[in-house]
Amino acid sequence: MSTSNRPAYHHGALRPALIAAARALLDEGGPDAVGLREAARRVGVSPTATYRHFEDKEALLAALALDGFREFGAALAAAERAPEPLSAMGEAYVDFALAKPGMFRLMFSPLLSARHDDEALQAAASAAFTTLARGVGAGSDAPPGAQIPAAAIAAWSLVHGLSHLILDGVLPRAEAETFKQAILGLAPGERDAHGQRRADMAEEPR
Amino acid sequence: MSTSNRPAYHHGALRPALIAAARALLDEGGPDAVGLREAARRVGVSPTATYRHFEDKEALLAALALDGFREFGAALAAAERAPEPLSAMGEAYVDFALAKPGMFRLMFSPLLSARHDDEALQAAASAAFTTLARGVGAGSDAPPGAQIPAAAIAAWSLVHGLSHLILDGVLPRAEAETFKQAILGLAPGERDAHGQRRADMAEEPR
DNA sequence: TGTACATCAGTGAACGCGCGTTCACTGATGTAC
DNA sequence: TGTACATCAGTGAACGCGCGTTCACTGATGTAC
Repeated sequence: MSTSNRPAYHHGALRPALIAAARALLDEGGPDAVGLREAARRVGVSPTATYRHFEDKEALLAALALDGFREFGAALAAAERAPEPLSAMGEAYVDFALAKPGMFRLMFSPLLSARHDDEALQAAASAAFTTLARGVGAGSDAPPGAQIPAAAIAAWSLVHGLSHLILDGVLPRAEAETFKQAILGLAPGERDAHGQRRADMAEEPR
Repeated sequence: MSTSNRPAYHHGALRPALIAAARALLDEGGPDAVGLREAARRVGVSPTATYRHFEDKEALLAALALDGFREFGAALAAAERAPEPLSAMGEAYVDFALAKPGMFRLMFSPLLSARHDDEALQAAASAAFTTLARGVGAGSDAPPGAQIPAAAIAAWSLVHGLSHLILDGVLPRAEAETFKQAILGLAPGERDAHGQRRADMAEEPR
């Protein structure tokens, strides 16, 4: 309650503040740029204080990835409700990767498999992937008994690959929209169901 | 010419030896695991000696990537000569990624764009990518004037995405062969030209 | 054939860096009586 | 309403690590005369 302007000894909400700082580091320089010390420094707290809220550095990264999977899952779920779920989800996938490259990389880093005991993280990840699989498998012509339909694997690979190629600077970022439309127009299933879609896309590249 | 068994003061072939050691590090732990000091340690030479052969750490990584692009390009060129170039190249692409994950990651790291003045590196990279584009654009139905045909982008994204999904442990490595056949059977162009191919693959998943 | 000397390819010690993590601690908060 | 005290959330100094890189140097090699 004091109106003193020097920083309070007790921060009050250090955990979320550290996550926010770490998130900024992630956005700026990718997973490797996230550090306990640097996050603490940005929040204005001693490095040691972080251990009050995170067991170790990996736990901080996991907290970040948890948020990421939730956001990713929500974006995919929203796309699933669109008129054309398959291409909407594909677009959402690539958009997420391009908008949050650091997070995208973190989510597909070895972290996830390293922390199989982290129930919240695993749940958020599998929720997102389940939504994706559902949307992507729907248009498939694979037999119902198959493990993962070939078309689903293909659709996933397609958007994942394009995301990486653009993110890694192999395909020029400036043409990202064009590439996106190109592969979404070609997406398996979509093409079978709506043969004219591709031409539409070509004429309206925006 | 001395038969003394203590190490010679002059190594004789330090540069290739350092590259080989660095390559081993790359295979073991990916690009981040490659270090000047550790490479020197493995060769049995002082850290400083490396500077006689590489300007800095980045130059060592670039030498590694140069080899990588040459191997990659050679594998793609060999596949191009196969009876069914498109699927053979797709297979070669994924196989390369799975066999040499560290190298694959290095080749798509920011290194390449960071070193646009490295002519040998750029030449090797663009040679590989040109071969890829040629093979992948061949079966395309895109208009001749187009920048990069949509089908080529799609085919590239497809194999690149599958490679990453398996490499990152999202799709199980054990089923890599199955996934590979699934997406190669679905590859655009291939499908148009050989409608029966997909069924063949499904029956002979090996 | 031998010697002088320039050049080349190494050595070894040191620098500064940022990191994750541990330790013993202290200031602030909240609860029981 | 006030006080004692447990608990909680921070501090600050230090550790050890491995790294990339620089410095002044020395041992080995090869070439000219």
